[in-house]
Amino acid sequence: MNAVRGFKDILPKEAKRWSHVEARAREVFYSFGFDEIRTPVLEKTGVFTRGIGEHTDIVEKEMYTFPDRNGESLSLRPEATAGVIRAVIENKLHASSSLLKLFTIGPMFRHERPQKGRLRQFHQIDAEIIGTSAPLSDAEVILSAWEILSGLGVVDARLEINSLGCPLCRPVYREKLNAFLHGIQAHLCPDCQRRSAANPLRVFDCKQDCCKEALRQAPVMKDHLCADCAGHFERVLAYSSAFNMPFTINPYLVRGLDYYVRTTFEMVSARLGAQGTVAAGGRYDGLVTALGGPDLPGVGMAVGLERLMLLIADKDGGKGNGGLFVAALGEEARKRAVSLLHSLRKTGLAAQMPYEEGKGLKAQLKEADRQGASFALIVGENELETKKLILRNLVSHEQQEVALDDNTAVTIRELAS
RNA sequence: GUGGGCGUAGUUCAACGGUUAGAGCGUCGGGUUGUGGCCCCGAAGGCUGUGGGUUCGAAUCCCAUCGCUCACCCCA
Repeated sequence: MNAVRGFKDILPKEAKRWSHVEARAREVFYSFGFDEIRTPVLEKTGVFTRGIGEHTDIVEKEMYTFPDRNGESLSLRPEATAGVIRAVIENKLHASSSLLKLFTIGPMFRHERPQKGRLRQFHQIDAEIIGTSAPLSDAEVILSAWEILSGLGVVDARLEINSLGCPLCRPVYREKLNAFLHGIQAHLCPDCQRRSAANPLRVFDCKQDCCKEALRQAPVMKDHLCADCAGHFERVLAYSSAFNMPFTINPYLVRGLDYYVRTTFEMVSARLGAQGTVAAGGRYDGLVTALGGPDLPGVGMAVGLERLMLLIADKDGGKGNGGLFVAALGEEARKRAVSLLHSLRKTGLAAQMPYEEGKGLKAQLKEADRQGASFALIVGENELETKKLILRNLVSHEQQEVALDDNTAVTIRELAS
């Protein structure tokens, strides 16, 4: 038996780092005033088809979709936003507060061929601000991702921002782009010829040199924004600068999900291979209504946890758990040691002792070392007699005596932390 | 869904078509009494991914299959 393709075990050493990263993200979110929300990984398929868009690749060929026993179509979530919005609408969260700042952390599922930085079950740190279209909210969402990355020592990710316009100005621009693409069809790769018909904006994603060259003179959305969108974009950039986030405007930055309008952004690292995007997001003012809710604007972002882990993989990695290892010698001492072990843990100290009876001191210290303990407490017949235990620092090799009385656990807690 | 690369011990890797498939690291044991790491000695651990084929003989060559991996598409 082995795990399903594209599904990975997160082993203890790795899981420790994950907890650390998640804790860092929570810190950032709470400092921004976000509240956590946890939604199911499984939703009715319609949540995603209506939210993300029927004709996106995610919905058309990447979702884990299957009929429930009653025949209803269900899907594992391929991204977080649609489910969060569904939860907001269903629970009428917008009714008790006109502004919602929510974050969630958890697994997402897409049926793609796995490669570096891409799995079928992957994890995202996700944030949404719902109820305002003010430019500062865009900048804050971006900043939250920025703070999570920089707080973890990721310094080589660059921030790229663009505006995709709105339902007023994008169609006008799209016509212009179509006209341009029509003129250069012959210079485009086969993929882009297909794209230019289906979703013209996506030709800007193409990595082929011939297309990049051909598109050099193409009109870009940024230059064709309506007055409202242009003003919004300008303010987002101004706030981003005020937050001290160095960014570059990438007029070719487009996103794959239908719901994005206006602000869109990515944080990209060169160290991730073909999947360089470690965080991304944007504004989705029409999404709430598309899912049957009131007309609420929103902006959100997602950080790819696996990709983030790849960027910080070489950090820390200190083995062991620190903590204290209790070594007992003799049956009487072992009884005493067990109850002391219990008291030590109640003081908040991480403490363990060998399960097997009758081990020699040497063997017990060896085990302590292998467990990565920082301290060893020696409880032997001699120590019981003199009522003085030996506390050994396994790192510095220093030993000291600790009186065996009612206060022993607390004393050790002081000395061994 | 489409391509390329790779499958040998727990792990990282060796082994010209030719005896019993090896090494480092890790694991376990030992180096005598109550002091770990370092060092020394020893042990366990393999259907060479799987199934066919070529050959006197296959880890090695060929085919298929499965798996991993990287890339395309697309995306976090």
